[in-house]
Amino acid sequence: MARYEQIASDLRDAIVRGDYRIGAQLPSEAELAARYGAARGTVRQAVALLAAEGLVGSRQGARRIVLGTERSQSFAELHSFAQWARSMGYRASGTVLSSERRPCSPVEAARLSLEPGEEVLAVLRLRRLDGEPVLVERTVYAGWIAPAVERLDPDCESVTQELYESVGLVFAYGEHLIDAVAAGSEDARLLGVRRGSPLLRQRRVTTNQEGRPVETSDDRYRAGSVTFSIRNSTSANPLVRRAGD
Amino acid sequence: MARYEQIASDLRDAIVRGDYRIGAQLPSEAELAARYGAARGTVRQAVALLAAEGLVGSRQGARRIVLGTERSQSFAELHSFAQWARSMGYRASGTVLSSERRPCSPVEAARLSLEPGEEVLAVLRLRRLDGEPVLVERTVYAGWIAPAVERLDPDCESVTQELYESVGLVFAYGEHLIDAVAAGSEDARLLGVRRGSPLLRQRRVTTNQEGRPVETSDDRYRAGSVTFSIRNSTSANPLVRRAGD
DNA sequence: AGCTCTGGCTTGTTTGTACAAGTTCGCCTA
DNA sequence: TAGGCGAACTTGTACAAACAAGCCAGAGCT
Repeated sequence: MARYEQIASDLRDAIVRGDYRIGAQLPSEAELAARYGAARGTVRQAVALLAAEGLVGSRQGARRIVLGTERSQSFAELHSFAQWARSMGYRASGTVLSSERRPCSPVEAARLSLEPGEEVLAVLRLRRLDGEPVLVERTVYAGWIAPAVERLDPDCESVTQELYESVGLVFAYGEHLIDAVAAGSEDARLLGVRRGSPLLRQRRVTTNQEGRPVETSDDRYRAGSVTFSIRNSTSANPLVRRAGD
Repeated sequence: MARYEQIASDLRDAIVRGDYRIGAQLPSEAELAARYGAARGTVRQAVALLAAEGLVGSRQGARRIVLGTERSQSFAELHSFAQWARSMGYRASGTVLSSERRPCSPVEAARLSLEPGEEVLAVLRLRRLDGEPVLVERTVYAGWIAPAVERLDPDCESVTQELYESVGLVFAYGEHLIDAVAAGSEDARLLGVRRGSPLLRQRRVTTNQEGRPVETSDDRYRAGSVTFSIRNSTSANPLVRRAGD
């Protein structure tokens, strides 16, 4: 772990622990540098990390202030349902309902940077939290990763983790589109809700470290089961609105 | 504008223009430093900015790669419906349907860091895109900003901009919770949809530069009208899932 | 009392240097 | 030809120094 990550971690712990309340001032960079025996640049990297997490804010000339005291999760916890669930103290389970190879559609070809008609693997999964079905996942994997996905246990808990362990695949970047849709008949049946009831939809494309697309997915959460949360600031703003579809 | 912002802007333009395709490699830091006549540290700040926007990704040892070519918008465009709409080429309008001062609820007190029972201003607005109603906004303003809000034109297009111009208020930090809910009877009537139909809900708390909470809001978008989009990576991840409510 | 202004403090930007760590690709060998 | 090895390249981390720009409180003035 890098020095600046250690410092960030230490400060984050202090904030989460309540040493610094919301609205309180953090020590100055010079003071932190002296305390940790590090250069000011290193301290700046540390607080930049906290700022990116939305824990602290800053303005030129004034001390940094604490904006929040909740720890935000890692990329893995956003991407992987199972890892997120575990970190929140839930028991996640899931079942593969269907899995088939087929030629990709033009839309999928564009999303996954494939040639039109290239073979992909389409998987339908139902995910549960503490036994309750909360998520219908319709995932399309690029052909080159399909064999590894097919080797997975149908009841495999964390696909992300299994793929990392079996073939070293790392999900590194993702683009996510979030909106609300009405439950279709299949959604309704699987999630145990009425047809037309509101679902939170997350469509995503994920790529590996090299920027090669791995999978695209349409995930639908039962209303009330899951909420997405983001913090933003004038300096860091990842979430944007988009016109419908 | 700082040097690193100029460089970032120049690179972003090149990416958006298509000089670098998705998956292509960016020049090395040393090369960029030479090209712009800047130190490597400055170039690193520039590309860090692009990485935060999700345009480029990087791994130690390998050239940076282009992940996307779409420009993501600024904080203001996430926060301000009107500014976002304008940047997307839509015509935004809105109407204040009701506005009343009242003591705050315990929940509101906690969100806005107020004393229980302190006075707040509750405003109900209907927002339209190109004349079509798409958003019901139920906003609660902290008492100290209420007078400035009440002075606004009821049909005021951009509240954010007006408040900045009239009292210099800047919305600097925000926390947003996104989920799906069924339309209530009031929502349904205002948006022209059936009761129970899916809406995309965004609840937020916004604070000014000093970390002082300004407003909290419950915004409900008609399904299909607006989609939230975020890019994330292993290094930068602002969006997280949360258990329901 | 209320106001202005200034000096010290704090964060923002930039440059330069050095080394660590991971990737890539060509060369050499088995 | 296939695989291993290593050199060159590229990004990551850390330190040091200097100046710019904005904030704030206290001194001094009206």
